[in-house]
Amino acid sequence: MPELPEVETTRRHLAEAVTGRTIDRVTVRRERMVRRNERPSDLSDRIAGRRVVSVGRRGKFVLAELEEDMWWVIHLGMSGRLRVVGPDDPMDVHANVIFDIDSGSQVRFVDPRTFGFTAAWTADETALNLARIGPDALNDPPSAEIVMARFRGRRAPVKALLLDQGVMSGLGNIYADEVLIRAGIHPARAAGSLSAEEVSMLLGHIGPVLEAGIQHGGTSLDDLAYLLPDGRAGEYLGRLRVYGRTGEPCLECGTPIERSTVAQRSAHFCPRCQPLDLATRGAVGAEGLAR
DNA sequence: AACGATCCCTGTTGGC
DNA sequence: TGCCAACAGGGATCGT
Repeated sequence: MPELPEVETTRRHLAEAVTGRTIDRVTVRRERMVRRNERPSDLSDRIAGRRVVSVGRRGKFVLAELEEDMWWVIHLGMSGRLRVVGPDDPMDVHANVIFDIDSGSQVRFVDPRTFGFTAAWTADETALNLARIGPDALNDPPSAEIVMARFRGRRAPVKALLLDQGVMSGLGNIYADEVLIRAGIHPARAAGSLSAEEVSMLLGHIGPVLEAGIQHGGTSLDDLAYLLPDGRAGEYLGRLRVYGRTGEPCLECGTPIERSTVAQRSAHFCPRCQPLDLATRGAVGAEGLAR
């Protein structure tokens, strides 16, 4: 599913296709995909005919700046992806929103599960809508001091706070697990129980993991829809140390990777490299205890 | 305020 | 073999 590396890969492809170009036409085939605009038709009304100045990103949001105080915003959600194709390309079943570019190519927002969305916001609306999104985990990571302050006193599992886009934005379920194994920290550890040293180590692994993800074009899981906009599969899958490797040996110590539920999400970890001291375990729901 | 639970949605999967 | 419930998860929202 798209997390920061997948969104960044998508951003780069989109930038290539639309920077300096004008969006001629917007076709909304599923209105649910347009959100946080007053009405679905606002998307076309606000975007069509405008030129794209630049394509940026914050966390998992793609933010394209258009002329005349307008931002074209895309969030891929869980199963969303962009396809950049020629107009004669066979239409995708789940191409929910289609953007015709003056270059002749089409940008298609394909999203079977429709957890993603797209919108057109003014700068003020964008600021409002992103007010609770924290700094980008890769380009603007918060300092250890800031993160320590956010963790202090919190009984929630550290993984829950890594997934909290308000602390920093970009990590999702896969990369959160991948950062935690590298830091040797159990996902269910209470965030407030981490030492300053552990927080520093944790933060130190975030950049390199995300960079490696981008380097390999992101992670394409067998059963999920994420593909690069040119149709290629991301190849970070083969470099995952814990995610999706339940029962397989830890690459560090050989202990079978375990899986449990933490913060209502699957969590993968090595019980030996990421010990969970009962005294430091975070809040665990009934679901977590049952497993 | 903090945190857990639930919902949205649909392609895939696993169990019977 | 075939059917169907369970599952996957980012984020909003609601209840405690």
